[in-house]
Amino acid sequence: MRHLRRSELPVDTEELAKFLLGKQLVMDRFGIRLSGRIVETEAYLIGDEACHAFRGETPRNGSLFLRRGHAYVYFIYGSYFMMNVSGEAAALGAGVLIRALEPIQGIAAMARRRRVKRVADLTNGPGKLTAAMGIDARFDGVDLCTDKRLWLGTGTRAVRGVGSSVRIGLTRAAERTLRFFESDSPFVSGPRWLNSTPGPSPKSGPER
DNA sequence: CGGCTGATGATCT
DNA sequence: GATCATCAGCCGG
Repeated sequence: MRHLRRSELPVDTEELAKFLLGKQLVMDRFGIRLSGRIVETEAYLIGDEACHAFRGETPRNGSLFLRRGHAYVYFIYGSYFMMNVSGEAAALGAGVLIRALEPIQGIAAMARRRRVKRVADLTNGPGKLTAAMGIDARFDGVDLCTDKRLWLGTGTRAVRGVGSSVRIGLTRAAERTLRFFESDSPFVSGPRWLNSTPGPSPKSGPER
């Protein structure tokens, strides 16, 4: 596996959200490699009320305004870190939230950082995966295409199918279908009805 | 399984 | 002072 090159990343944030499925997020520290296959993402776009960059640049969200491929890591709900990949040209402000991973390497080390029993619960949520991999505010602004500790790696096997739904946990712009996930992955977050793909029927997108 | 709730602290108004 | 891109545990069916 090698680093993803910036030139490989789609220039459009929504395309990036889909592109990142099946790629790997890697943490190399203390001689140990933690890695996971990205199975769920959400796009936060230019002009999107739910995007942290919507109201302009502040000390907190500055990393969203770095050119695509940089980490935007922020702290929320008093306990959790969330990680995004910036998605546009410099100064624009958009990104992709990494919502779930399929643990690949360093599973024992990740389990040690998490107070949870089943491997399936290790990284199936945005706050869970950062805890499992030790991603915190120190990694805010890191260039994921060049960094030696935290980086994006090429995919291993192909993505079988991609499902989509509304984004999770939002109040503003809650109706937009900008969440993407590997349809048959058991490592995706959220309730099952959000994760089901209707299949080859007239409708597209989940019910409700 | 789905639904609800308390915890917890930075950020911005 | 309200809000928040969450989580784990608990409860009922």
